[in-house]
Amino acid sequence: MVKIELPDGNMLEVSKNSTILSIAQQIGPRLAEAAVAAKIDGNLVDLFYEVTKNSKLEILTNKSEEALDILNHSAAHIMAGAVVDLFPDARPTIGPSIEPVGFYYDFYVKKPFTQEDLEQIQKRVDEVIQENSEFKREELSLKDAINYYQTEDKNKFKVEILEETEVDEVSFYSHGKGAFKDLCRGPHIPSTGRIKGIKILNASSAFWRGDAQRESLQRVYGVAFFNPKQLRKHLHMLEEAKKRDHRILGSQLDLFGTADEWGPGMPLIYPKGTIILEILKAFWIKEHRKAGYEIVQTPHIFKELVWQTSGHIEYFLENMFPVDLKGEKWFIKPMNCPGHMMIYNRKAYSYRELPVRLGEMGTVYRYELSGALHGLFRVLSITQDDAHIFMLPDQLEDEIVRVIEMVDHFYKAFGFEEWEYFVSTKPEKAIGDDAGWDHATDALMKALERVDIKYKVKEGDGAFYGPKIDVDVKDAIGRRWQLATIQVDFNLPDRFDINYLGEDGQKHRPFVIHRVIYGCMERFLAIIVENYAGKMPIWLSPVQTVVIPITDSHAEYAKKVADELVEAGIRAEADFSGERMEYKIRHATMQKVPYIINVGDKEIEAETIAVRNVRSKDNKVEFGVKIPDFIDKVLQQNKNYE
RNA sequence: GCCUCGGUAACUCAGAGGUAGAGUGAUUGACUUGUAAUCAAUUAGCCGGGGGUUCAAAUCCCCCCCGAGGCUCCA
Repeated sequence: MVKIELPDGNMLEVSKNSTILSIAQQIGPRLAEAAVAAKIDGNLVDLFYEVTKNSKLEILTNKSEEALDILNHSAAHIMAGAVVDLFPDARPTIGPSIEPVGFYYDFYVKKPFTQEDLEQIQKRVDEVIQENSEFKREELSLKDAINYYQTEDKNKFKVEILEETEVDEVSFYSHGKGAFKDLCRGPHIPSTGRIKGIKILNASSAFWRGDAQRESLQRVYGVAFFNPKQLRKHLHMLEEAKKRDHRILGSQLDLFGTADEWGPGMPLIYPKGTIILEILKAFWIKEHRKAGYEIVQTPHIFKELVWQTSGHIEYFLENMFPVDLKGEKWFIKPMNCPGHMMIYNRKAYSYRELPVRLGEMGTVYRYELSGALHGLFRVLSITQDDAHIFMLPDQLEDEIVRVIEMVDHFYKAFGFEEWEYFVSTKPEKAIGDDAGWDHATDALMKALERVDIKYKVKEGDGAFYGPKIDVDVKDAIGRRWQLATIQVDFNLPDRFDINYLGEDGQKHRPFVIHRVIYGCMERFLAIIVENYAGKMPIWLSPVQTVVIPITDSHAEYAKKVADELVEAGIRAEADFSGERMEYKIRHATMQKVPYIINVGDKEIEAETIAVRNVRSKDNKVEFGVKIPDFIDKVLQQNKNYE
């Protein structure tokens, strides 16, 4: 007999070599039914794992955090089996589950998969799930495993994986009638039928080991769930994401676009998009002045000497746009930092004046590989809501806390509900010595800990000039976006010889942090468009109301109403086109204008307006609204960021 | 940059060797309407660019540009 400790602290005696499944049955039949895999002393194992010694046991059910991951990984195996059934020449390489949900499998194939191929794969996968066959595990010595992939199942990719492992024994999993078995650590779901909803989504290409010099593989994506309802919900989310695509909404709502042939990655912000940007900027300037920032402006282009001094020539050259002027080299700025260093250096700051906070909405240009571009999410012309804070070393924690508080304030104003913090450490290509990096990284972590913020560490993900805190924001449909970043820069201060005069009358080096909150204006604009699905809140709507006369005879009154609203500071328009009123209402609704005002004989008579609130659930029309009341309401909403 | 798929009217797309098409939009006219599309007419194009094959190319071949989904990268 062996003793099993359960998560609630209860002890259970079972006979030696009992499977997890039988233990689960012993605890309760419902648990056995819901069980997916288990953790023995913290290690993930299958349900048919046999317990040989006293252990701590946690049974993972389909409600557990790891369960969906295990399900999707198992789905990847099932798909690989299906692909090998249908295309015997295909060589499976790797097939993990992915965040936040889903899986892929990379195959080495002669011909890329077509849409029809994917449908075949889906059909075969559905059959295998119907068969509800068990997952089986087998152990092989490393030598036998390599031999298997060299002689029987000729797969050089698996051989390469095996040759890099340092264990003596590896495990294989198989399922169903076919001969397909796959090298895998496990664990897996007990049987294929546990998948109740699976969809093969799309195929694209990827390189073996992400290396462009190596073989090009076909990557097939899919997603799997424990019940069909979750799958439907997920597919709905994907549909929803497509509908929210800022590239489509941007042109439908006449906000922004690109002239790809004239300059890929160079966004054109149209008048209505610019209104939104202006509001974002006004909000930003107001909040920053309140928080003690001074706003500055620096040029877009500087001589090579600046970039030699800053280290960009050495570390960032491949991303910079060069300008050759009669043999003299200039570069368009890829970052705002040097200009801010120069502004700081215009005078000798005393320790009493620190911290000095310099902010700028600065447009920088960074050359990226063409394949990296994506709507407004990834552009070459980037307007950063940049600021540099120069401070005494012991002010660092306070300043970071202040930035974090501002980050929270901003994201709340834009209706986000959840965001996550990450600390990134030293990358391979970096300036500065290890001691400096350690010191700065430590300071970031301490600041976060001081304000009780939980964070994750991204090893080696820092900028070349310092460690950083990144903030990922979760949008309305659960996607994550990296927005704010707070970076310690302990290199530019040296390079630009940044000083302050201390109490001792001597020069000292201040700490400098570089930070953005929106991230960059282009991307932030795109994110809020997608987050709100184009239905901007009142305060951000480029057009807040359209006044529609019922017939031409009401045009004069409509004009008067619109003028009055504009005069009061509301973004109002009037629609005098030759269409019918119903058409104009539909048009304004599709343009996602929040308030649609109609005026006719009744309104003229009573000096009122009829207001349709497009944001309300039932799209209701309120008759007999007094114009001053409407003005007050909208101005109030502007003020409250509603 | 690499892989796969694309680029036809302002927009969305059909046409796959033989006269360049539809819907939406825009323009004009009629209608004067009480809450999500009134009717009619007009307008539409170096079929991404260059070269080649052919009696004939939007269509087949080659090169280039641009986009989408990935790889990589990142604010």
